[in-house]
This record gives sequence, structure tokens and C-alpha cells, in this order.
Amino acid sequence: MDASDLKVFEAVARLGGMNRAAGELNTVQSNVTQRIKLLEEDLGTVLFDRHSRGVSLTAAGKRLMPYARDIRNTLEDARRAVIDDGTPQGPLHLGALETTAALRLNQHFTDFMAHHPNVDFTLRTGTTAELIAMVLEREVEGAFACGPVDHPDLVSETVFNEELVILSAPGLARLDDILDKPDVRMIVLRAGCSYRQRMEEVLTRRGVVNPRLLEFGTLEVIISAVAAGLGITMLPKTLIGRTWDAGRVAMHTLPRLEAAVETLYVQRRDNRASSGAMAFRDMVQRDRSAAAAE
Amino acid sequence: MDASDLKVFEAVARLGGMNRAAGELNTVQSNVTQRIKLLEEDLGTVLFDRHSRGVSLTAAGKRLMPYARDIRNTLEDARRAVIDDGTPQGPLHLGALETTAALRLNQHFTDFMAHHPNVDFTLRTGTTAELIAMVLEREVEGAFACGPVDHPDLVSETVFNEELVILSAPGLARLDDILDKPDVRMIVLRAGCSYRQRMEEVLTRRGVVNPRLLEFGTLEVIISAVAAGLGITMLPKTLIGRTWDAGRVAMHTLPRLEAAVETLYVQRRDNRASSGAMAFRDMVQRDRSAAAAE
DNA sequence: TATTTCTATCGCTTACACTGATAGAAGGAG
DNA sequence: CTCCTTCTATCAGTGTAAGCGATAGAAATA
Repeated sequence: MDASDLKVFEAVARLGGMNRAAGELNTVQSNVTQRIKLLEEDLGTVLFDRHSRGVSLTAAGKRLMPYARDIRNTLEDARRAVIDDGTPQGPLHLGALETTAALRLNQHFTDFMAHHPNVDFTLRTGTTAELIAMVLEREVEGAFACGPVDHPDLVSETVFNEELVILSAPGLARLDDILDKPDVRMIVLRAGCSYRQRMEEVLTRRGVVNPRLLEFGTLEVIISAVAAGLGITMLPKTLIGRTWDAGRVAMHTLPRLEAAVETLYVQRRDNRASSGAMAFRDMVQRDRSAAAAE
Repeated sequence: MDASDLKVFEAVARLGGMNRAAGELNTVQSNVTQRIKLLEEDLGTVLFDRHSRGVSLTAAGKRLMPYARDIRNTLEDARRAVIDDGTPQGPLHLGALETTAALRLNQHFTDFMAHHPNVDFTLRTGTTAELIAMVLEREVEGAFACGPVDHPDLVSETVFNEELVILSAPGLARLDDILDKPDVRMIVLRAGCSYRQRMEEVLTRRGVVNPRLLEFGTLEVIISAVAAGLGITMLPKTLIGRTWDAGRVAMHTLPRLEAAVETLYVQRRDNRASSGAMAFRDMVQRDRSAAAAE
């Protein structure tokens, strides 16, 4: 049994047939058949049920599947690790909440690129659930998402503590006044947005049930919409004043328990981080300790 | 890069030379040299520094090393998993504290073997530290050891809660009377025994510092030694009466905090357990819940 | 200087991975 | 029922590359 055997096995299992696998592997069907046969002989077990429309995994084959994937991933990681000599270089895929990217990471990106010009940075954004899926699927090396994250294959560490506030049109001094309006609208970034559920809980607790939604794809538009009185939204406090002028919207603080949200850096437990990912995470952490020391 | 390449690489790195590696791999030196050369070309990096007495790993080689080991282990696990069809069979290596084996697992071993005659059971005993090392080195699949265990590569679960008691010769009613003796001796199973440190703390807290030690290799001898008045020892309460007659020694209970000790089942986090190991652990857990329900 | 102990290199040989063609099985369309 | 398609199994032929044995060269040791 060798890694190349498992690569063939994995392709056959995934595509459900030796013919199709042969196409993907750039070889001929007879070769695939032969290698599977040898692998089965080596292991002393039948891995596939053959039928006229292709093949399907036996119980033993199903058991082998995760190991095949694991070994493929580990080989890729190994190649990366050998090339990675400590100075960040090459591709670096990270993920982040859109708010976190705009609020906290914005500055770091430019700093990081200035220090490490050989890194090809890719930032993908999404909801916490999407980000976690990306990390699990190895589409990104790590992601900045909302806590808490509890998954056996992941490890996370806190990198920011945000205080969420409700934002409304200026001139509306008291939060209750806003909520009294019968047609108050919740403006969110995306349907599955990380802060949306939290906001719904906050409103529900104040007697607003099933508020109508407005969904805008970018933070800029959301702030404008709030400023124009189209509705209210919930965002990290520091976003206002740092990124946008404080005067455009009114800010309504919340009790600590409702307001507090942790931003975590999440990565796969089994994934020895690339030096690019480590350097970026460290840069963010350094900035955070510096901020805490002030 | 393939698993067989990494096997060669690992052997060369471990033995520090291509000649020696060739011997272990049952091939010739020129072949090893060639394969290492091809691997280096494939990765685009030099993995070994050549000098006249052999070779040593470069920084890149050091980075590759853990992956090589990882892949070797995963391939072994994969082979095991494919053969393992759910009914426990084949070799099963477990570890346990000697006390746990004698007290809690004794009965289970015979039960287990009766149910699963095709399992080749191996039990290794040792101190908690030794057992943890065995698990990490994959010498055993899992081990029953003293808690708490905190290691990133390990997962553990509580299987027993023991109450430790001090044992002395019969007729010595009060613990203080025993400790007043100037030459009180601590009888332990082994120098690094898991309960030894706990016992030392208990004695220190009662004013006995640096007690003299007696070390005996088996529990039977220890009990006999205690019964004969050679010294005192500390063992799980249930050991007395279940395994040995209660009359032979006097039992002195301790406060809950000093007496309580957890027995954990520990295994590697990345190690998908064999069905043999799972069946044994489940059998132990079932017995425990049954005992708790009484 | 001779000796030992390494690695590197170079033909040679053989094994085996891969190819291409064919046979056979099974389902679907007419 | 027959043809057609889609699949796997098998087999003989081919070529590459893995492995072998011998030799050269470098460096430490005696």
C-alpha cells in the first residue's frame, strides 16, 4: 500500500467507477482496474462492489476512505512545510468576518504585505458557519470568526473582544423610542450573518418579535441606510469613529452580557500552520497586546 | 513524493547514513542515494547535509521528518482499519496502572477474552507517566492511568473514581499513632508510582517529612509487608475486601480531597481506535454505569 | 601512508507499471 | 428481442525506472 495507490482508490471511490477515475488520473481503465486489484490483494480485502454501472465502496472500502484523504492532505502539507523556510512566502489563504476584516484586520493586511512581499494573500469573507466550513475543507488555513467555536478538529484562540452596539439614525436618543416604532427594520449584512442571531435575541428580549429584515452586501451601504433612517443594525462599537464618522449615526450601548462578543482565530487542529499564517496571526496578537497595554 | 520515498527518507534520517539505511531497508546504498536524490529534486530542496561520516538533516529535512512519521503511522492505521470489520480480533495492546489492573480490570480481562477469543491481548503496566509515554509512542492503543492528563495529542475520559486509604498493620487504630513513630516507612509499588507522590503529600501535611521508602514489585507483597508491620501504604479502598481479606490490614480513611483520585482511559487524539480497544473500553464503562446505578 | 567508512556515479538488468485491444456482463432504447 | 451503451476483467506487449554491483572519490582515523 502506497500513497499513489490510495490516490487511485480515492478517485475511483469518489467518481464511482474505474473508467471515470482513469480519465481523471490521465491513464487507462485497465491500469486502474489492475492497481485496485493489487491493492485489494495487498490488504486481503475487497474494497469495491462491482456492478454494471460502476463500482461502490464495500464496508472495508468505506473504512479506508478517510485514511486515503488524510494521507493525501498530509503529503500536501509536507511539501508545503519543506518549502516553507520560515520567511512567509507563497499562497496564504485566510478567512474573516466582513466586519472583522473592515474593523480590525484592514490595517494589518497592508502592513503584512509591506513586510512580506512574496506572500500571495487571499482573503475570503463569510459568516462564522461558512468560515468554519472553509477551515474544515482546507480552503483557508485559518479564519477570524465569532466565538465560541467547539469542534473536535479545530483549535481556536481569542484575538479580539468586541462590544456590540445598536446603531440607529441620529437624533433618536433612546433605544426604547426606536423599538416602539411598529415597523422597525433590522439591517444585516447577509442572511446568515454572525451578528444577526444575536441582534434578534436582543430585540426579542425587548418585545420586538420577527422584525422585518433589510439585507445589504457591504458595511458602507448599511451605515448609509441606518443614517438615512431605514432601520437599525448591530455592529462592533469601535467600528464607529475609527472607520466612519461618529456623527452620522446614533449609538446605543447594551448590557455587557448582550454586547460582548469574542473574535477567535480558528484553524484545523492537525494543520501545522504555514509561517505566513503564523506571522499574520502573531502580528494581530501583538497589536492586541499592545492595545491592551495602553 | 510518495510514502515509500518517505520511508527511505525516515530511515536515512534516523540512522544518520545511507549505508546503514540501505541495510535496514534490504537494498543497496546506491539505490538509497538515488532515491534521496530524486526526492530532493522533486521537492526542490536539499534534505541532508553530506559529510564523510554519514549524513545529517538540513532545516528542510527536519521540517519533513514529522510528516514522514505521520504518514507511516497513518498507513499502518489504515491497514488495521480496513482489516478491522467491527468484531474485535488481532493484536490489542493496552496499558494500565498495576493497581487498576488488579482492582478494576481483572474481571474484565477474562470476560473480554471469553467474548472475543480472536483477540491477542497484551497488557503492559507502568506509572502514569510511563503509560502516557507508551500511548504517545503508539506502543499501546490506550491506557488506564491517573488523572488529570493534559496533553494536546491525547484525549481522556474518566472511567473510575477511586477513594485512596492508608493501610497499616492491624491493631493500629488511629492514623496519628502510626505517624508518630519515628521510623515510619512508606511502602510503594515502584519508585515512580502514581500514588507515591500523593502519599508523600498526605504525610507531609501531617508532619512526616522524607519518610523512608520500601519498594516492592507486586501488590501481594506490599499487602503482606503492611500486614507484617513493615510500614504503611496508600491504595484504593475497594482493593481491600474485594481482592484481599479485610482483616489482614487496618484501613485509615482520608478527607475527600486527599482521597479522591480519578482513573482515566487515555488514547491518542489522532488514533481512530480499533474495535477491540473500543469494545474493551465500552465494557469497562458499562460496568461502571451499572455499578453507579446500584 | 594505509585503512576504514562514507557518498556519488555509471552501466546493466529486470520487474512492474502502463498501454491498447478484446471479451463479457448488464441495463436501456427502439 | 436485438442493438447499443457503459461498465469491468484479462492478457500480451512495451518502456521506463527502480534496483544492483562495481568503482571512484572524499574525509577521518590509525
